Amino acid sequence: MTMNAAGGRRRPPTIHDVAREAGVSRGTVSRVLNGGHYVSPAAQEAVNAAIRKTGYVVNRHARSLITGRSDSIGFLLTEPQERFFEDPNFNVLLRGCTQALAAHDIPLLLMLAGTEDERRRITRYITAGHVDGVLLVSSHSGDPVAEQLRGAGVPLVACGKPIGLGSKVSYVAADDRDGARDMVRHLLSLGRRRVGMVTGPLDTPGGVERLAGYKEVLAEAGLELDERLVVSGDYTRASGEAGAERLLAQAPDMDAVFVASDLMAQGVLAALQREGRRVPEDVAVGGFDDSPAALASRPELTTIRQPWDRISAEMVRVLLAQIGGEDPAAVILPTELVKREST
Amino acid sequence: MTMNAAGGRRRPPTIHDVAREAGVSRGTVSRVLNGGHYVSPAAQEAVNAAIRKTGYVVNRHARSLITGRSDSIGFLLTEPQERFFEDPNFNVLLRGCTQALAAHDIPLLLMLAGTEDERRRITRYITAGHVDGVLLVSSHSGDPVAEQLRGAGVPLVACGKPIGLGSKVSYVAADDRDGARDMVRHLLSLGRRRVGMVTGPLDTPGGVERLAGYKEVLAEAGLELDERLVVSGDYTRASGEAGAERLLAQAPDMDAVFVASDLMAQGVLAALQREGRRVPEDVAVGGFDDSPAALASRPELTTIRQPWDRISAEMVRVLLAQIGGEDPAAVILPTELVKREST
DNA sequence: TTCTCTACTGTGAACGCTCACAGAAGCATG
DNA sequence: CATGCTTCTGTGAGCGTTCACAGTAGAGAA
Repeated sequence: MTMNAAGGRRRPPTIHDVAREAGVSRGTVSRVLNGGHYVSPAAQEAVNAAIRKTGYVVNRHARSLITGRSDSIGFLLTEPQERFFEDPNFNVLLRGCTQALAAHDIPLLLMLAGTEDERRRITRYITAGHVDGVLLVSSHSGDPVAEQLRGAGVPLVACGKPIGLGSKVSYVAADDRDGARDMVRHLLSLGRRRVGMVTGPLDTPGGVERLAGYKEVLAEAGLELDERLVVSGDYTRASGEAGAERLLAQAPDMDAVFVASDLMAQGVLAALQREGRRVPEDVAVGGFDDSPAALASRPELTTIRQPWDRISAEMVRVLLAQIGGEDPAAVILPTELVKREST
Repeated sequence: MTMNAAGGRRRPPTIHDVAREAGVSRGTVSRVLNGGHYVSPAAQEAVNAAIRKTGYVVNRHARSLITGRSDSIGFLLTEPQERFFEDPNFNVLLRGCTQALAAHDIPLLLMLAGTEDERRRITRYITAGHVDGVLLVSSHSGDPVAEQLRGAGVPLVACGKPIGLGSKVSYVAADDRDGARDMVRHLLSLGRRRVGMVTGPLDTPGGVERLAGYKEVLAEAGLELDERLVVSGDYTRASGEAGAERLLAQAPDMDAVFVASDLMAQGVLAALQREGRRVPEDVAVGGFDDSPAALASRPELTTIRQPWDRISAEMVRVLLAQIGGEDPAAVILPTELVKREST
């Protein structure tokens, strides 16, 4: 522990100082730092002691200069900003990725691309090699940033299956269709027969898949698809509220509703309560995500849990593998029905 | 525009390539890159053309190696993770800081310190000089990370006035006391006389100041402070809900309540509605923050706007100034009363 | 002319690390 | 004994910049 006087930062120790302290050469210290292969136990020990004594920390810039790697990765969000502000799922994902990367001692650079200008700046930054890879959150199809990055050969893993990109892009996603099936089956098992749905945006795979699951289960139960029972939203709370109003107007006899995200489900609950419907007595409500919003709702939301911790961990794992030279991979993770008060 | 075959990344152009292309020396290119002083217009032009032609982007690692700066800054959050997940204010702040830094071409490294282990790792990372400065979000007093960083001479600017750190730490904050005064005056102006308060945590300056403003205005209106009308929360939604229940039990005649954060106010609204109180007819509710949560509430919350965009911009400005050698500074920004449906 | 001053330009030497290579030592094999 | 192999170690080169310094050219003053 070295104390600094008056807040001044002193020149930090270099690998050279450690080598001198340990009585070995720079090369040996470097080998210890990078895994310790081909180093005698004695040297190993001496170097580690010297590192502790000097408080040495590797200079990442010097390392990067020669290795060509930056040992940092970018977390790129190309979603519209209002969703970033309102949807706690991003925070859960962001934290998960940060932690998973921290275990590899890799810092996460946050990149928010809202405007066209920001997109350009960020694309330029990434393709310049300032990060080794990118964790991408962009549910909408045909994201130009993603295509550019992919074209430039930047390792990339998306959260959720990207539409319109070649098959050569990695992604990690929950099993949306299966989750939707579980939820709708659950609603039917409660005896509900007029089950509505507020879908997500239908230019996203999640939106499409969850709707597909809903339709499948209705068909398998021998129920006819009533178009008045289906409206679409955009994952915002407000769109859930508007969607519920539309549903109630089109199909006043609705006795359950499957909402494609918890945030929209919050809006649905608010609209139902305003219209005097009791939840779950009059209308059962099922959400999707198991985001913190589900627990914050009154009544607490029955929902489909996306395994966020596993999703972020897998995203990082797949990305690092790809940086290491492996081929792109797709990972689909199972979901789980979480029963709470709203059904 | 260079096209890459088969996704392979080719060796990027260096300053040397640019120099050769422009017919000048490395030094001249470097000067153009760093402000263009002492460079003839002709050379300037030639270099810029060469940069465009080659698609050159500076190698930040090489630059950092010699300048000793990393040209990146850290955004450090030492709040408990549940608040990060649930409070949209963080996202607003995070986005604001990211954008303000982007204007200076400085990437933001996200650092989340939840566990003791993470704290140590992050402290080590920062003090090793891997970032030039830190934007700190840590409302609680006596944060050991902050003290360590300050002791190590790391440029630091906090969001909100830190308690217990020496006066030599920069911070940017909204005028909490004045905002609280405005809100309570507003509630009194509506004719309410039994005005309760749900405070923030009282080991934070924001929590203390907002309570102080409340007390001041009661005193100036000649109202006696009734301790049954004051309960404290921790900024979470759940604590707002619990607080409101306690208030209603202790002081059933309460006709208004000032809640120290919008998120807690959401909880208060839920509790009031459950207890059958109409808002604002029976009880007027005022929040604090003007976070996205205020607009998402039903009814929409009257609240005190914290100028988040200015706060983040000032944090970045003060931090960069400090990195540039200036003394620590404190910035207090004015708040604004935003009237909506809940009062 | 000669000197000085200003505006500009080029060059070598770092920055701290990794990597390739050469070499040394120890030990078994031919 | 020479030869090979394995394990370990030191050394020089170089990654792509910036910085200090030296040097050049042109303008103006003595």
